Amino acid sequence: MAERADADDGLLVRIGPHPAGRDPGHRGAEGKRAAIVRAATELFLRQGYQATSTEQIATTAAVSKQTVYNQFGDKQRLFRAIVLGVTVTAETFAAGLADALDGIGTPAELDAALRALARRYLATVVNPQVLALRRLMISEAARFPDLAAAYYEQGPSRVIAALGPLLGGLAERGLLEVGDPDRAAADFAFLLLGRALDEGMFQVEHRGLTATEIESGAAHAVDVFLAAYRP
Amino acid sequence: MAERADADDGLLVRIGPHPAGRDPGHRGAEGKRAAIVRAATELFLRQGYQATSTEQIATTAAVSKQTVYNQFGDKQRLFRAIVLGVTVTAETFAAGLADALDGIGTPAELDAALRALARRYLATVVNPQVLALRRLMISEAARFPDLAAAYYEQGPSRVIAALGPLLGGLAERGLLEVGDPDRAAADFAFLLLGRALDEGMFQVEHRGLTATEIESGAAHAVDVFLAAYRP
DNA sequence: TGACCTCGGTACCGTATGGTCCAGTGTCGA
DNA sequence: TCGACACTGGACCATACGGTACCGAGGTCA
Repeated sequence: MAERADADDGLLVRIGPHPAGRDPGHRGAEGKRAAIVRAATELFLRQGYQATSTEQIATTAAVSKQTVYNQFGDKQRLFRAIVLGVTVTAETFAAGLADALDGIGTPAELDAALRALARRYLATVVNPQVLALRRLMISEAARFPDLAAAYYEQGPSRVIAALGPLLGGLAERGLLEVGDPDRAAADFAFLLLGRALDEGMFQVEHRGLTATEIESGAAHAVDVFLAAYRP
Repeated sequence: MAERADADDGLLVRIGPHPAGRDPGHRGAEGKRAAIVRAATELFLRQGYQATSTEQIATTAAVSKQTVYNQFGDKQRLFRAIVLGVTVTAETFAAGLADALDGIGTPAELDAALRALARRYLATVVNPQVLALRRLMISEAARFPDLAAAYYEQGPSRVIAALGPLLGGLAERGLLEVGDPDRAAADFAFLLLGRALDEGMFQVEHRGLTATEIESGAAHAVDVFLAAYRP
C-alpha cells in the first residue's frame, strides 16, 4: 500500500508536524491523523469530553497514545480541532438558505418555499450527530467558553442571522409584514425547532424524527408563522 | 433548640472548621444534611458533576467527608437527591399557571393575562440557577438518562403540558382559535423562550435579562402568538 | 551501505478522586 | 455517671487518567 499519502491532508485543521513520517503499518493513504480525528469525533460526541480518555481514542483509532500526542499536542487541542472541524458544516447550511428563498413572486410560492426550507432546517437540526454536538458544546461550555461561543455564533445563531435579512427582503416585496426581521427569523426558527431541540437535549438516545413528523412539524410552523406575519 | 441550625444557613461557602464532635440534637443531623444539600447544589450547578469532588462538597458544607457518605451513600445518590429536590420547584410553577389565566372574559383581558404570564414565565426560565440546572441536566443526560428524563418531564415539559389545556379552554370560550392545544402551548413557550434559552445554554456567565428585555420579549411573543391564534 | 533521524509503542509517573477505615471526642439519653 | 451514638480528621487504597521518557524500527541521505 502506498505509504506516504498526500491524502492525509484533506480533512481538517492541521496542527502538528507530520509528513516526515511514514507509517510502518499499512494506513498511509488514510492517515493516522484522520483516523484519530474520526475516532475522537465519535467518542467525544457519544461520551463527552471527560468521559473520553486519550487512551480510548488511541485504541479506537488503532494508534498509540504517543501518536495522538504527537499529532495534537494535548487533549484540549485535539478537542478544539474536532469541534472546529465539525462546525464548518453549519456554515455551509446557513449559506444555502438564500437559495431556498430565491425567486419567490407569489404568496403561494412563498408558502411552498418556506415549507421546503422548514423541512430541511428541521431535518438537519434533529440529526443525531447535530444534537450530540449541541449537547457536547453545552456540556463543555464551562471548560471551553470560547469554543462554546464560537460554536454558537457559527452554528445556531448564524442560521438565524442569515434568515433575518431574507425575511426582510420578502417584506420589502410585500410578501410578508415584518417589523423586526431578526425577531421574525428567531420566531420562525423556534416555532420550528423548539420542541424537537428541547427533547433532543435530554434524550441521549434520540431516534431522529420520522419523515412524517418532520413534514408535519414543518407545516405547522409555517402555518403559524404565516398566520402571524402574512400581510 | 438547635442553635446550630441557624448558624448553618449563612448562604454559601463555609470553610472554617466546625466544633468537633457530636452535633447538637437530632436537629443536628438534619442541619448537616441540609448543609450538604446546599453545598452540593451550589457546586454541582456551578461546576457540574464530575468537576465537583465529594471532598469539596464536604469542605464547603463544613462537614467531614465521612458524614457525606453516611448521609447519602455515594456521590450518585447525592446527585439524584439534589436534582429531585430542585426539580420540585418547577412543579409548583406549572401548577400556578392556571391561576394566571383564570377569569378571563374579554380579548383585552386575555391579552393582559398572557402578557403577565409571559413575563413571569420568561423571567423564571432565564434565572441563572434555572439555566444552570438545565445545562447540568443536559450535560449529565448520558450518565443519568433516567434523571434527565425525569427532569424534563417534570420541568420544561410539564409546564407546556399544563399550558395546553388552558389554551384549549380559552378556545372553547371563543377567545382563541386553536386547532391543537398542545402544539399551541409549545408555540407559545418557544416563541417566548427560544432565543433566551438558546443563548443561555452556551454562555455559562449569562447574566439574566433586564426587566426591559423581559418586558419586550414577553410583549413580542404574545403579539405573535395572538396574531396567529386570535379568532 | 552506514550514520543519522523521525516516529511510534510501551512502560511509566504523578496526581486526583471516590470511597473506606479507624481512633478520638463531644453530646445525649438512661 | 456511663454508654451509645454520630461526627471529625486523616490516613489509606485502588483506580483512572493525562502526559512523558525512552528505545527500537524503519526510512533518508550521502
